[in-house]
Amino acid sequence: MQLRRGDVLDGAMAILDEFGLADLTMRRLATALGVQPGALYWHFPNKQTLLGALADKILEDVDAPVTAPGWDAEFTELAHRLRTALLAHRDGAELVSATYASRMTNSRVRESFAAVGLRSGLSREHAELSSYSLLYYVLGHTVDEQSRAQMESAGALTRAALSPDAPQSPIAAYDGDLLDGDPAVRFDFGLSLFVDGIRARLKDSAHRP
Amino acid sequence: MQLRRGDVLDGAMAILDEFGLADLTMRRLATALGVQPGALYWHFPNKQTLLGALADKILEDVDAPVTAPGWDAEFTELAHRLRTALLAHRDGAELVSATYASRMTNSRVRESFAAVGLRSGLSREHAELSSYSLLYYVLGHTVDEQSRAQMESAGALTRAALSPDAPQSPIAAYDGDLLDGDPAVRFDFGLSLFVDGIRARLKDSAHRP
DNA sequence: GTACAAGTTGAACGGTGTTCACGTTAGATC
DNA sequence: GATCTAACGTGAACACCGTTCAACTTGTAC
Repeated sequence: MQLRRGDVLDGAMAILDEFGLADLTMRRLATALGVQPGALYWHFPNKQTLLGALADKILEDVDAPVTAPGWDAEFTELAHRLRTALLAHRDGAELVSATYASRMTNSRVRESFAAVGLRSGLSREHAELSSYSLLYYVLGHTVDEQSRAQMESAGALTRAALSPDAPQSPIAAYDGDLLDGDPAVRFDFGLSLFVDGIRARLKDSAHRP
Repeated sequence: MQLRRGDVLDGAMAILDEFGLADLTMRRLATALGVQPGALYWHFPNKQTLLGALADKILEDVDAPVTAPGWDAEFTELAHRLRTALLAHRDGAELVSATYASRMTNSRVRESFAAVGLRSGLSREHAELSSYSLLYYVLGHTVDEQSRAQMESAGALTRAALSPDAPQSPIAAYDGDLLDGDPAVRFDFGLSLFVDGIRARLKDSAHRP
């Protein structure tokens, strides 16, 4: 029984979800697929490309047409969809962020942001620039949020296993209770900052055309 | 002649600047210092910690007291200082970003952002949340900017060495001329989006107190 | 000049991504 | 249904990586 490209991708996603990005090695993937490591290199030229394809799979549904009414709601819907997609897989945000940095993705999510900016009335250049800003924010926030959540749950497990009544989590102690709130609410705050910034820019160019 | 912690850091910075983060390995650093790899582990418990110290060194001067008049100018000055510090070393943005994600830095730059937010009139919670948003933006933008710049110069070198009159850079061809402008201007646009967003929030809470 | 701490060595351990000549398997063609 | 060709896998190696540790040397203080 031979492998197809899709099987390799499915196996990689399974390892990612169960063990995380650090444990997603070519050897481990090969073993899980019942194959030698070298076999993977027939389907993908290198690991980076494989991770790129994996990132694209994570971002698959983000590009669907946006339905919310009004450009600000469109931005919000798109940003939420992106965040949700990243959080749906262990280390998803980190993987996509790294992949985006190395330009190994085919996702058009940034272009979708730019399209919304264009519809809002921004100039082409400002729409493009805004899309980058928004993307940086969403990726940065979600990488941070996800790594904190995973630290937390790992810490909780370790604490439960080693000493049932250990002191507070070092993260919580260090950062105060600032990070206790709903991460989605925290996300929305930063998002509204950028949306309000865009709104200000639109008003500005309307008053001085 | 024995090493001190500072010598190791200086050697690491030299390798970073000349060969980049990917080539900054413990073996290479040891060789450059005329020492065996194991010797480094007397000064630093592991590589991650060393990179954290390196990141802190890059961010050394960013925390200096801010002199610009007005909270918006304070944000701008601080953001510019951060970007400049990151760009001052090869792969500086990537290093700091990764270090920040793994919480291995002692820099207080995010707290400085939060302090400006507080001075602007934001609530404690909003000031903190804003500081994260701004940090995500600056890091994301600068990582992207720096990696593009380094790709460009590497591409230019390769092009010059291999074929003197090859076609245009694939990046430029792909992204249009959108990325041709001054990166600092592009940076300022996203920054102004953020600052305007804060301004809107301040007006809003002033009207409805 | 001795004692103790600071710093280094040399060699190994268990990994990593990647390559490649050579074998095998599957699907279309005659 | 035999044959051929392209797709696919093997096995073993290459050149690295971060990290550990007992043994040894070096520097400093008394």
